[in-house]
Amino acid sequence: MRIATWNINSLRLRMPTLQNVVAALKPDVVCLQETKVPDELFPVDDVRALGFEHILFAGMKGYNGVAILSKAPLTPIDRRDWCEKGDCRHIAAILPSGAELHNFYIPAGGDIPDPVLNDKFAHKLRFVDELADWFRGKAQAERILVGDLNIAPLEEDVWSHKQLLKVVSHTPVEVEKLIAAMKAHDWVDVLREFVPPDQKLYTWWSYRNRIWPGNDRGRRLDHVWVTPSLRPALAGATVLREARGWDKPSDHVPVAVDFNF
DNA sequence: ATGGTGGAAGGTCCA
Repeated sequence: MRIATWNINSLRLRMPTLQNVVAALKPDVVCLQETKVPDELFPVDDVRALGFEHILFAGMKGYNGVAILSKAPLTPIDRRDWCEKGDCRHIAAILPSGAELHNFYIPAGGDIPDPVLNDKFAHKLRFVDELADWFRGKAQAERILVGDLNIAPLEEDVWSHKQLLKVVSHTPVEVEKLIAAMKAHDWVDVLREFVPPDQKLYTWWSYRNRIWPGNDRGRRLDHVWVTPSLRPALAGATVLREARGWDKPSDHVPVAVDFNF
């Protein structure tokens, strides 16, 4: 089974690109973030035409929004209202294998890396703390967590560790919280199981950098985590880097992970 | 040090 995750930055605008992503990766499940479409306008028929009969979505007008597209049936489970904002940043399901799949869109956090001066950064930190607490309280099970976590935890997850230490996405406070959230449920960082931590690995390149991939100033903001019992089932990981160079790209590229089930 | 681009809107806000 291949599970892909992608911050699509508008599902309706990028439906043709989604078709190309599906053709390139042939995923069984696609988790999307930033669908930017209210539920009543979700393009169910277009998604079914791509081969995904089973669709879960939680969207709102203008911002945020998450969805799970699947070829096989999904059993919806406990969505929750993170930070009491009702803002469509999480959706979850049980896969046919029995594994739980959680799709997250963590707040980007604004520009100023200070929770006192910047409410958006405070929200981001609170969200990551809540994520840690929620899974810490759960019994171990076969679980997969994917999504745009908007944090690049390792030095080689950014183009310049030193230059990004004060840039939201790579500041010590959010990195520490993300690592604490991983430890709270023994999450395994799947991409780093396949690409060693001393090698650069990015999934996002800013729209504000016109010369992609010239200077390759990327960050690894998109992640796939699994609980330890799923580690033996891991069969591979792919970052579809080329998608950043396609026509009308998202600023994030799709990431796919293969499982032996 | 600054501003750079893109999306949803049809103001600006968000990233």
